Amino acid sequence: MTVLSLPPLDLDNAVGPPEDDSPLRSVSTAVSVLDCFADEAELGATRVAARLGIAKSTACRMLAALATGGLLERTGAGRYRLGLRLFEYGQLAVDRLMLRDVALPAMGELRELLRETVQLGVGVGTDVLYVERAEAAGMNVRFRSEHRRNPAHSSSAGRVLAAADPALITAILERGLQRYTPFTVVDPLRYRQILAITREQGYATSREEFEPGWSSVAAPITLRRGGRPHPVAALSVVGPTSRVLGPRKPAVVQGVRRAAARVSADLERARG
Amino acid sequence: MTVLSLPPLDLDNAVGPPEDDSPLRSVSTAVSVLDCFADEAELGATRVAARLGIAKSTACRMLAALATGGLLERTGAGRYRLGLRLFEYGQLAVDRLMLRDVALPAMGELRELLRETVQLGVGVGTDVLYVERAEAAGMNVRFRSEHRRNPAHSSSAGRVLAAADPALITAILERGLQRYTPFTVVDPLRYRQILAITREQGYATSREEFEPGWSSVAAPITLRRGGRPHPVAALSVVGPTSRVLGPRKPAVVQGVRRAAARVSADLERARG
DNA sequence: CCCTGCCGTTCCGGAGAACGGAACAGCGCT
DNA sequence: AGCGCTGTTCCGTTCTCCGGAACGGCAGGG
Repeated sequence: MTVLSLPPLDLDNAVGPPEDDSPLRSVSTAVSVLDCFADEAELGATRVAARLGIAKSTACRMLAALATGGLLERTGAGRYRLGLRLFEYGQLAVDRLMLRDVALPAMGELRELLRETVQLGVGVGTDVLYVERAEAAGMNVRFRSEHRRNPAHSSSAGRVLAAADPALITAILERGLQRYTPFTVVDPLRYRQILAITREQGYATSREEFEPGWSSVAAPITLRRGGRPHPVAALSVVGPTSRVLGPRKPAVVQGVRRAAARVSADLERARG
Repeated sequence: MTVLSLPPLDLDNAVGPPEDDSPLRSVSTAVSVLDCFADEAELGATRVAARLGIAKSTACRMLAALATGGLLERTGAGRYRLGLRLFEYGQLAVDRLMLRDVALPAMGELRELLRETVQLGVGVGTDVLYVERAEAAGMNVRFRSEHRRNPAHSSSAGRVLAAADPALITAILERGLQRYTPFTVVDPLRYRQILAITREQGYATSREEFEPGWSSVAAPITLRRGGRPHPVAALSVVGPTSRVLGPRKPAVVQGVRRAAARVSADLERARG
């Protein structure tokens, strides 16, 4: 059972016009309508229509249909928001990854060992989506939904995933290495270099490349597929730079690698 | 902003034929296709077509369209499963409820106080969906996705939600009081009686009515809407019957009520 | 080895549905 | 009251989507 997913979807967060090349146009536009709600919590028919370049009446029908399906909910007068049925489906989706259950104990122990936040990330397109997180004490307030997804090029988790996946590398480079901080690696050559080092070392780091002051260390969770191990997810430790890349760096690296190796072994044992 | 949702969708878990009465037929069938994946983790076109009573080709197109939209993922050869994009949307949906953030601290404290599992449930149709859960120590293995949703009539959380909502009561009774254990209340008169007591007391209990050996106590989280407080969610404590309905029952009841009242106040203060 | 089920996918024509535009209705504001 | 803004409904035309059948792979068994 494969765990890594590479749908050929364009992750333009600038919600584009309804995708055209696929069959089932109304279904495609329905998904585009859902996409509109990624940016804004509540929307009406007019705004949706304007964003997608469709008629207002069409948008209204779409919203109504999605609402009767439970994917959206009405909030009073003609405004809609994402429905709780999506929560249900989403939980089913990650539960069935069975990756989360296997990784949870190791994540808890790693958090106790290092006293830092531990994340479990999987690849979604050219992004990393964190499906589980064990927060360090006192971090309850940090990390909200806006930290649930990262561009792969600027995170350590994204690097261990990309290191063994040439197709993903080209996709990331095509998308462009956007700069988030002064430390973000934006030079393709340097990026490839870093991936080579990642391959060699078996782990990756990111030093304040996505958010100033915050760094991370990641190791791949692998699954034997057709002979050789293939990374399907990443375990990463994130915290203030001085705490994860300072004097404790060797301990952090060793801890992450061991935990990831353990999860890999458990996953291998439990795979169906 | 309303939090309780009452979409008129039929929650027949026997996935019915594609719903007909709504506009946008293909969108409706697409949602029905998603529903198929609530029961089974992986499906192919043939099974989906058989379940929904549609042509195989139609099912194939639906699956392909949903996959390009990211709501489904392909797993190898023509089989599909729920996609991680659903997880993302689902997280957004509950994050925006802002109920969860407000309730989380109180849930943690209540768990420490009682050393039992604390749940935050909202109404979805005639079911209760638990959007957050603070597990008692040593309970990590219990509660999986199959415990994320309960019929409202047999749970304490469902009772505090229904007690103040006549429309919900009739919907629950129309759906029928299904028996799960020898203790499940299945008599409509007795059920109404219990709801009356719930209204009077301000909390509800369920004694092994859904799963033998497990009972729960719930109190409503309310929000002032148009003058009088209206329950929008429920806080419940669940555990072995002897621990939550035995000698400690007064402490449990008091703890749940206080925590729910605190969440209500916080929600009132933070409501937009 | 070839054949035969089975599955997913593609092709095609007709029928029906969805689209867009315009008109209607409710609401807040000036 | 008038106006501008919403969301919703109605209608005719067009184009999309549906179902059936044919195609291509794959596996198992004769």
